Amino acid sequence: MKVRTRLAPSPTGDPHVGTAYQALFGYVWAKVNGGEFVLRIEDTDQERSTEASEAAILESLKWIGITWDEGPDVGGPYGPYRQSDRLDIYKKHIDMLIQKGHAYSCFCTKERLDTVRKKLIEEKAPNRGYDRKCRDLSPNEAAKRIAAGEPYVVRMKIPLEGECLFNDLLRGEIRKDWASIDDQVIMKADGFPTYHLAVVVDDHLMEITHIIRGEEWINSVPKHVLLYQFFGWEPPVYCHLPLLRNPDKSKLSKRKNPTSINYYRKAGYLPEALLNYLGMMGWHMPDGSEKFSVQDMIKSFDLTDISLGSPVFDRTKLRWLNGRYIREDNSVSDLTDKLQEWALNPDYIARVTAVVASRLETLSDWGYFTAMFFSDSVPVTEGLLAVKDMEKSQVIELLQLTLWKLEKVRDWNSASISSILKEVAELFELKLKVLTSPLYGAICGSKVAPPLFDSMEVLGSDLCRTRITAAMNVLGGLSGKKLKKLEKKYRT
RNA sequence: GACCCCAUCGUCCAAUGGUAAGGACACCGGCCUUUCACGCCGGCAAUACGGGUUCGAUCCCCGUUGGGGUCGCCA
Repeated sequence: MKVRTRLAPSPTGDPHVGTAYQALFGYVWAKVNGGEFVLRIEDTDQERSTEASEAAILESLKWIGITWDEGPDVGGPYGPYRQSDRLDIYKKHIDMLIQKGHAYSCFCTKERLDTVRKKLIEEKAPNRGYDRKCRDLSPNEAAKRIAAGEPYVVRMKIPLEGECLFNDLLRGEIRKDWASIDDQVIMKADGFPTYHLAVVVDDHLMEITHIIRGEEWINSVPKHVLLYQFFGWEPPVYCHLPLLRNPDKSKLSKRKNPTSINYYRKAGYLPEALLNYLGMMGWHMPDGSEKFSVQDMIKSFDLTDISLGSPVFDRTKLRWLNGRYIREDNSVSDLTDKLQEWALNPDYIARVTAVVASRLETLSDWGYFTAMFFSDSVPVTEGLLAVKDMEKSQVIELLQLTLWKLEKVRDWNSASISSILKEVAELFELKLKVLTSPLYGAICGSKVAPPLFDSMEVLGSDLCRTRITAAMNVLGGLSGKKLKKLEKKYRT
């Protein structure tokens, strides 16, 4: 059987280095076996999925050098490759499960589920899920309520006892009691399938042989193998990759580390270096060499050689590796080309110049004023971020809220940034000027700088957000507790 | 809290049922050099703990501890 692997990103945010990590191993494994690598967009979350995010993911994967044989942009024999275009397929399969008695309609409201869950947590019950209230409704009654227009979801019937045993290629046998698993929703009230249903149906229909994905999915495997059983299908090989981590060992997150591929691109990393670095997370060349290409990898890669300790994503070592690529593989003329591609092109220079033009007295002033547009980070001190009559902790809150608001901006431009900042200022009952003062420090690394909103527009969202996060860390950062409190207070 | 996964220098990755436990990043020293960087040489630094199995365990088994993940009509 031909080896087929897939990457199944969900277009709900920035292209993540973890996605690239999984893409790399999936791609390489397919190519080791002369097989195919498929890109499938998992946009079953109507609320959060955006076309912009999908486009950004494809674009950044291309930049880093991952290609796919089938996907939403190139098509292929197993399409469509976007889950929102496969709704009728899921519907058919969901109906099949209901008919066979493996799934049922559930009319419980979110409010009821919340209450049930809260109560279970208060009671310190070991299982905190759904109480299966609708599991034994008669099909007739269910049909009646559906006909009456009552909203409902479809849940799968998980066995009430016994245990599920499955195999992970890297970890061997894993067992889990069925009793510890909820009756998982497989179709939401909006008629869209959930991940669990869609992923199983698609992986089967697309003849995926190896599921290579992050370790956070291990606990869902029982639900998936049960679905395979319900449908009478053969499950694929499961291979759960270790999770990339922050230096503090938690799962890699943008709050503690830049996670957007676009950040690394804007900060001037070479795609081949980033990919190489990801390749040494959990894997190594047989001869121990640390600099290797995807082609090198394909020559000696075996999935079962992956080590399981979740690696820390160490930006210092990535920087070193990137440096090796720059100085070992590039002539000055190559670098000149790359710099032009990166930022020293007429377009970017024009945009930067527009921001500083009115301040120039000599052409050479340009270099002085624009350094921040060609840097990764800027030098920030507490003093630069200080606001008169304001506690440090308040400044951090201010920055955090700004960050959250900025993350939601769709069209990153001066006007939208300006209106966001005005919003934040109003929320805190501050003059805009007061809010922008620490932002000048965070974004520009100086109190003297070109106009903030325009600068931020030119700099781009990835660099701006990374700089704001860095500034918050200079001030001591936010504890998880405080963050949650803040989130409750302000975040919608 | 329940369940699942994991455990070699600070970090990444090696190694073997018998080793002086190896390489890389970082750090420290030295050489090179107009400075810095690169390069070169050297140094610091790890088998989490407790029980087994064994002539012998870092490696195999069990427990403890520690870390991570999952417990959504998110993926």
